[in-house]
Order: sequence, then structure tokens, then C-alpha cells
Amino acid sequence: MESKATAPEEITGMAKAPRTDWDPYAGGCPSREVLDRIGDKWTVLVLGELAESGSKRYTALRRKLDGVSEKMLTQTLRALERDGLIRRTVHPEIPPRVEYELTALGTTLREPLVALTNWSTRHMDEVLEARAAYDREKDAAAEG
Amino acid sequence: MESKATAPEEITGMAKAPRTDWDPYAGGCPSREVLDRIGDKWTVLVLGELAESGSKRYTALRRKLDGVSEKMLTQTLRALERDGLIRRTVHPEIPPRVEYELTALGTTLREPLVALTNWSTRHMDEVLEARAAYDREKDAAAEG
DNA sequence: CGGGATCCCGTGGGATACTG
DNA sequence: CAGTATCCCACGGGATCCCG
Repeated sequence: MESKATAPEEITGMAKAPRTDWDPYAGGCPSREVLDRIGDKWTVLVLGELAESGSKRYTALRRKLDGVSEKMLTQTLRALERDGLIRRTVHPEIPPRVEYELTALGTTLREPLVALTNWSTRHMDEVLEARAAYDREKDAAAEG
Repeated sequence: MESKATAPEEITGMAKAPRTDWDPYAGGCPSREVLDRIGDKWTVLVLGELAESGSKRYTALRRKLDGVSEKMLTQTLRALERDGLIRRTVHPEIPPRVEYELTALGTTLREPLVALTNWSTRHMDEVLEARAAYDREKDAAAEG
């Protein structure tokens, strides 16, 4: 599970320049990795929730994200922490308490992400309708 | 916008109202599906490319999206077409020519998506640095 | 040229059980 | 409470061949 296999250095030395021209369309480009990470099942929801609530505990997140397993929540949180998007704070108490919140970097992701979730709720009706229309046409073609 | 799809009743009754309060945090909510779709490996890149270029042929898309297989490109395009985000136009010629472009609905997705890809390229350096720092710490802890 | 149909493998991710 | 450790299956997704 622990592999630093694709160290950035080996990717054509891209990571040396201070200002770079990352191209997500190019295979192996780290900026594509970021899109992929955002793409995984829980990342957007975790970030969205932390953006809204400011700070949240592990269990509270688990309750909020309907259907997430402990494994996936932990895994997602770790990945986000590693990427510098969230901060994990352990309070040495009994019982233990762990708080998660966005970092400054993570906060910069807030706008695009909120825009995205807003889009998904705002245009859901149209998407649903488009699907129904597409399926109707397809079914009609299948019978003719 | 004023479209009330007749379909969504089967979804646990949460879709009764025309103006709905889709909640991506709730399991089984269609708006979560949309986030999931955006999350798959090629969707964002396809939409981004069509947004930039206006219209593109199958093969041109294939060349642009480094590493995509025919199967995945086709599959992604079909899904996007079904969701009403892109339009597929077949020109009855020999050899065949097929053009893809954003629909009006798809265009509304452009802003949030562009914002997202911009973020990924703009903050790549910081993410990479955060990763390196995280790994260094972890390694140090492992040796002590 | 623009796909559809198959085959097949890696891994994303859920269920369950255990620990500090 | 907040995780880690396994097991295991479904499916995402690549490779290959074929077809109008």
C-alpha cells in the first residue's frame, strides 16, 4: 500500500520548475492525478462537508456521508491530508477525539467544488429527463 | 428548467416535488450519481476539451486524451449523451464522420469544470510539496 | 472511420472483526 | 471513539478482434 513509486522527479523533470504548465490531458501528469482523486467516490462530499461546517469529527462525518464505510472514510481522509487539503488534529483525551478541517489550500478548492455540487442539484431534473428521453428513443428503435 | 420529469417517482418518493432539494449526501440520491459520473476517469477531460474546441470528432478526441482506450471513450461519450450533456451528430458519408459538441445543458457545466481543472494546474506545486512533506514525516516516524 | 462485442485482470470499495 | 487489518467480490477499464 505504501509506494512512492511515481516520484514526481521521474516525470520528465516537470516538478523542478517553479511555475509549470501542467496539462491534465497528458498521460502521467500529476494534475490528472488530482482530477482522479477528486473523482473518487467520497472526496467531493468530504471536502464539501468540511467547507460547510468548518470542522468535524470522524464519527460526525461518517453519519453525514450516508453509506460510507469506515475503511473508505479513513482512506479518503488520509489521502486528503497527504495532499495538504485537510488538517487532522488529535486531541489526547479518553475517549479520543479527532477533528478534521480544511487547510488554506483546501479552502481554495471550496469554490469550484461548491459550484460543482450546486450544479448537480440544480440541473438534476434536466439530466433525469434527458436520460428518460434517451432510453425511450433507444427502446423504440429496438422494437421497430 | 420548468420541466417536470414524470420518471423519478420510483426513487423512494424523494422526487415528488418539481422543485426538489436534492441532497448528494443522502445515499441513492441522483445528484450523487452525477457527482460519481463526473468522477470517472475521462468525463472531465472530454467535457473540457469539447468546451474549448466547440466540436470535435471521435478520433480527434482520442488523440487529445492521452491514454484513453476506444472502449472507454465510446462509453464515456454515450453516458454523456444519455445525460443530455453532449450531442452526437452522424454525418452520413464515406468514410463516416461523427461530431461531438456540448449541449446547452452541457455548457452550463463548463464554468465549474473549467474552474476545477484550473485549480488542479494552479495548485499542483503545493499538492506535490504537501505530499513530499507528509511522506518525509511518515518515514521519519517509521525509523525512530 | 467509428464504433460494438469479448475477454480478462487490477483495484476500488464494502463487510466484518479486532485494537489502543 | 477512531481507527487498523483481512477477506473478497464487482466492476472499471485496457487489449484485442470484428463489422458497417
